[in-house]
Amino acid sequence: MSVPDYLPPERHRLVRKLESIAPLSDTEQQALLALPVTVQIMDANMAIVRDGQRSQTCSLILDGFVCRSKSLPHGRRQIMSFHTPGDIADLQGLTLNVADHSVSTLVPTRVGLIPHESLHELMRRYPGVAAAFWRDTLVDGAIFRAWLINIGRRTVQQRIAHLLCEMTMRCEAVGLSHNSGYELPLRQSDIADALGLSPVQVNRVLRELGARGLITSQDSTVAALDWEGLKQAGEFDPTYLHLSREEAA
Amino acid sequence: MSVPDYLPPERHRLVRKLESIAPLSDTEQQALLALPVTVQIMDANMAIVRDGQRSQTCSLILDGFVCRSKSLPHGRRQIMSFHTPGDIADLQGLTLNVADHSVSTLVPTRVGLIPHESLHELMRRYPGVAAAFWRDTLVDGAIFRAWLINIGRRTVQQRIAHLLCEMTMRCEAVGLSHNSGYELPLRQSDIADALGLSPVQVNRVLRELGARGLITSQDSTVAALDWEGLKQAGEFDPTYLHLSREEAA
DNA sequence: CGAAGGCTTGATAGACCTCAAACACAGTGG
DNA sequence: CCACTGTGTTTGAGGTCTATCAAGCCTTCG
Repeated sequence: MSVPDYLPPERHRLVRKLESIAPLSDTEQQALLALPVTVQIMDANMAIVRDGQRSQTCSLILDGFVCRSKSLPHGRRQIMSFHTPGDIADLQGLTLNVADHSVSTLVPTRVGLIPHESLHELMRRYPGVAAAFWRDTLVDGAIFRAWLINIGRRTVQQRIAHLLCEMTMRCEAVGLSHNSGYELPLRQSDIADALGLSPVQVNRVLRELGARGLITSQDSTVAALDWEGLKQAGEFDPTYLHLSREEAA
Repeated sequence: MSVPDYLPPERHRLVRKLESIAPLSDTEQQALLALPVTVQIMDANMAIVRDGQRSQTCSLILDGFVCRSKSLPHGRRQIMSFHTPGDIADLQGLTLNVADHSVSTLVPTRVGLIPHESLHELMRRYPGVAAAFWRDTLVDGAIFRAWLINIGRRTVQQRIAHLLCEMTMRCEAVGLSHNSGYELPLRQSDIADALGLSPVQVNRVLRELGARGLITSQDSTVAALDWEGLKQAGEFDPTYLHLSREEAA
């Protein structure tokens, strides 16, 4: 399953991602690109990290789409975040020994495994990189808080609109959008598990939003159509993403 | 409002809190205790940090009880976390310039203001302290994820039971419990805003839980009565709190 | 004593879940 | 080439849960 890695271009995505939230010097960027990475190719719906597991590596998403989730009794499931290429979905595993949730692929995905050892060494040598990782963790937390607001206090329409706005903007920030927008590879049941809803309800509201011309959804994908309309429908304010450009203001 | 600080014992709470999740050397502990702290005494229901604000200090809770929350149109509000003495409720302000939510007191509270400058200096000199803060941020994130699960996929009874279990255990971990358990100074509307419910519903389920002998609730406080029963009622598994003792295992 | 804040309780409406069945589509194997 | 299967979507019907509205109660405090 694991093949050696000959500097694939996707490794640059990590730099791009960190740069979107924190400034990095040239040497720091070079050091990040020099990290040893073992590429692992995975099918859709596979576990990268299992709830309760300990790991010796971090998983950099090179290509594909993954989520963090936790399964509960009676077949319930909660998805807590989505991650795109450039994200390290299990950065917390570097410091927190036991995983308190699972990380799994939603589509065929290539993952770059980086030894904890190498990351610790890198941070020891480059405090700026350590700061960037901390900042990434902080933004992660800010996104969780935004999701709490979303699930706790918004209507179903708002929740779905907000989720789409967030993912669209995050993809844009790291240069993933093709032409117009980004097609999220999400089944309706994935959206349901992310937003605390039933798949049936998601289906109905998805087509309501489609009828209003705000989104398209087909073949297990969703995408924003009317950005301004969607922002308004989801009460979306990107402050919480703490993107470099915004902070500079 | 601000008075000088003559080494109040509460400053030890920060060390105690960090030690509950990460080991600290003696010199690191001393350095933490030597931080310059300006004590601020606040009434209940006051803002420590306002949504959208930038700050030059971090707020260490010395005594009292605070929450992080965000207000939305139409009078809706979501509480995203509760914090007890020893917590730095706005640690993220050190790195993320604009606050994406508010921090406010729930009861009369004494806050220790620590200049960002001093904290940056401290972390530069003691990487172990920086690591502890990062770990604190990671645990913070883990707690947000647990709340997402709670709000997204649990019944009202389970949500309330889980919240109580978490707060009780967190208070115990930093030595806040008086004899048996800890009385949380929460109004029913606070619980509602934390769990995405209406105050009416919280009231009804609170007395259901009381009738089952699991909790007591009176005078704007709630407390666990039957720990084992409550754990079971809330599907509570403390792994996500990543307390030092558990991790060592 | 009156006012304010918080708790309690009842009635009602609407949102959302669950169950169930049909549909669409892609991939597979005879 | 076509049934067959699996996965995901769509739609309807019914019932439950929870929000909302409204009123009364209790305690504290000025």
